[in-house]
Amino acid sequence: MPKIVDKAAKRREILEAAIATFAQKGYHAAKMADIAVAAGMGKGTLYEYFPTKEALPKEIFDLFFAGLDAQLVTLKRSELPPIEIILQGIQLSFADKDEFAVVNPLIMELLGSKALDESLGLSRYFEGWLERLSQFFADTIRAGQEARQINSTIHADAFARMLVSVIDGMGLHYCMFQVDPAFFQLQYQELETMIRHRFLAGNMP
Amino acid sequence: MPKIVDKAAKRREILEAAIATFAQKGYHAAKMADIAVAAGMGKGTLYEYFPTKEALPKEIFDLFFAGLDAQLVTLKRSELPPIEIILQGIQLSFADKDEFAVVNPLIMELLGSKALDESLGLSRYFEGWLERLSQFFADTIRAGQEARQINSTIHADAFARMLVSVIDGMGLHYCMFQVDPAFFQLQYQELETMIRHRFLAGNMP
Amino acid sequence: MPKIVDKAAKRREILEAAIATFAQKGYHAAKMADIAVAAGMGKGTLYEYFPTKEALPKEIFDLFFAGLDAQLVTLKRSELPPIEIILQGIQLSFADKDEFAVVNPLIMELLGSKALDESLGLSRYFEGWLERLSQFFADTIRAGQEARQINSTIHADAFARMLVSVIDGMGLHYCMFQVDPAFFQLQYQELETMIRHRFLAGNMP
Amino acid sequence: MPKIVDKAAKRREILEAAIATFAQKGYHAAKMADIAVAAGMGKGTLYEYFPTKEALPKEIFDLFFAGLDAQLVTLKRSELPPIEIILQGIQLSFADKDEFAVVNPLIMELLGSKALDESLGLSRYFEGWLERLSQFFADTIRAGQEARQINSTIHADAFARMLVSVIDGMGLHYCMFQVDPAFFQLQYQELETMIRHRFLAGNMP
DNA sequence: TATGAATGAGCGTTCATTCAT
DNA sequence: AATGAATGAACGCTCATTCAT
Repeated sequence: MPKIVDKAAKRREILEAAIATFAQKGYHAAKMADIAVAAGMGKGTLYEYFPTKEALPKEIFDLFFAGLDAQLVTLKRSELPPIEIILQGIQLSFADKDEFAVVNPLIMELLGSKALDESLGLSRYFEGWLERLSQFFADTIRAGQEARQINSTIHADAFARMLVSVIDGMGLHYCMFQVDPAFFQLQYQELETMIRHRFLAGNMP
Repeated sequence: MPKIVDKAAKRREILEAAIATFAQKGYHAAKMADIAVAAGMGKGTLYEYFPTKEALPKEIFDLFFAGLDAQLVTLKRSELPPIEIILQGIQLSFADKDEFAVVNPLIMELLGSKALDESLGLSRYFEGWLERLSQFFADTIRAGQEARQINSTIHADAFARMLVSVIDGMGLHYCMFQVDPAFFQLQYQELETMIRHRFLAGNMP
Repeated sequence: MPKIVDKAAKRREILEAAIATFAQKGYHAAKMADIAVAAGMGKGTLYEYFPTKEALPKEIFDLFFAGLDAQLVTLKRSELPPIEIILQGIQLSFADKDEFAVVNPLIMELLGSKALDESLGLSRYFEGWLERLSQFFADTIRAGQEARQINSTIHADAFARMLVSVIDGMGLHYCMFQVDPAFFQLQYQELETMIRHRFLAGNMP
Repeated sequence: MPKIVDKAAKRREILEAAIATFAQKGYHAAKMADIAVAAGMGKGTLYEYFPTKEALPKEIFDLFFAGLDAQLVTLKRSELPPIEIILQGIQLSFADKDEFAVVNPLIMELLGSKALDESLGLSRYFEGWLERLSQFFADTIRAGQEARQINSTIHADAFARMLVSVIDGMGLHYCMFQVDPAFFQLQYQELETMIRHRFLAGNMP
């Protein structure tokens, strides 16, 4: 009988090695040989589990965006007031900064490389996610406006989309440049305060 | 008698070809041959003006960040009230979205590629710029606070750094995903309104 | 207690799988994994019975040429007149066209691949067989000439060798290109008639 | 100004190196590096002239079959009596045995390798040629029969197709096994005599 | 000065073979 | 005995860079 192997576990090992290697060198500079070394296996073994180098980021993104979507679902079930839901949504985005810090530069590198973006369908992937998140924020804002908890002069769709860009920008800066976590916390506080002011403004005549 | 050539003009031509090609295909997928074709010259000629492929983005960034710094200087000379200076600073960042739209994905791709980031010193470059911009915003905020035009509970440094991330996030999204310019304008309006609210909040008792 | 296995049967199974796979894809394109699947066993098992991939065609040829030689022996025992012996020899070559159709392209592919030809000794193998067949034909012709049943102006050795090439050419074309069996039968008739004419020419003054 | 190169000449050089290398080692065993060495250039240069390894045999076959077709055209223009035309056609096939000796094993190897056969369209190529040659022989035979120079009991199409197989078989054997040219000449004589007998048989009652 | 033909180090990928189970 | 997971040598191909003209 042949060696018995937990194929799923091995996939995960390889994926982790790939993530680590991509994080360290970036996608283009990471050679399959590097990943194999990082995974503690022979080059050939990688190809038993993934058909090409491109399949690695593809799978990483699958998992990553699935995780984001799962969080969104959790959030949707929340019973909090609209303002708090939105703020929690933002915080959630910053919560797993570590994972984010690894995946995000990878996304950036591959989004920049048009050919890879295309072949991985990364843009559509990403845009889909942004769309869903925007939609969720916009719906929540509208709900808040109807409940007279959020300033009704706010353009829900535009504000929501702006918020998504804002979150992404901050997340990106956090993980691409070494921002001190404490300082980042301060930045978040300023963002939160600003948003609260805007949501409540005019509600207190 | 040697042919008389406007070296500087040729450098610019090459650089523009490089920018166009990088914009279209990304850095890694763009071959030197592609750039030569775009520039309407032979491959060898490129090497008369730039020693390596890497030298092209290096120079592109030199020009780009020099331009940003120049704008910053202009802004600094402005006699407007602090709030308006900041809003103008933001608007300025979005003004040349076209140039931005080309350079930014390039920056992202190369920041992701650690090896290139390193060898181009891109991170330090970028961080320097972010630092200067943050500093400028922070200084302006403090000036506004001293002049009692900006809410004094704002943490100037944190808010400024947050603002920089926000600007970058919005610019990035604008140029990486096809955002309708009119819709982007709405987003900007929401951002501006939110900032104004925050700056003025508590100043109008 | 070790499992009792019919080693010889298993060898045959593998060989048949190999033949089928080689026939379908050719030697170079056939992977050991394909053969294992065709044989309904694991890749490793193949190596219990055959030391290398090369050993498979080697054995196939062993069996094939042994079969041919056996037929030659049968033919030699025949008591028919020389002309009929030769014609039977030709027909025999075309009889098991199915086996032929599988083995022949394989032979061709490997003869073309000099390295494999060398290491399998295929050429010598083949030449040996051609030699024996030619010899047999030549001897039969000479016998016919002595018996005044075959035109004595025929150069027995040259004619015999020519005949062997002719048989091979027709067999090859039959199995490499889709020749309609009925049309092939017509071709054979023409060949037979031509040979008879030649053998008898001048014997009927 | 760049190096001035006779591109067509270089293509020919490469092709000749490829032919020589394929002849020596066969297609599969011949590495691009080997061909480069044989051509006295770097590996990369090969790819300036041919996009893939497969393109090499493709071009070799293009030239080879174009040559055969040209010979056929020449033959068609001939004013000789039908029998002589056919015999000349056969001789012509054997004339450039040297080129044949190189190309034929290559054809055999690639025809055997189903995948390559497919992607080179070799079979259709080959079958087309066989078809044209058969057709030509058949037409000539029919013309001979009408002119009462060729035995009218011959089935022109079947005989012609048989002849093509015969020619190919002899050519193949000549170049795959070291046949002494003088002995081959004798074989040809036997073939010619046999054909003449058949063509004339019954015409001389 | 300008060129593009030439180059070869380097990478992704394949697959015959091995060997732990 | 049987297996198939693991392996790495080997190969086709790319493309930044060089240099003869």
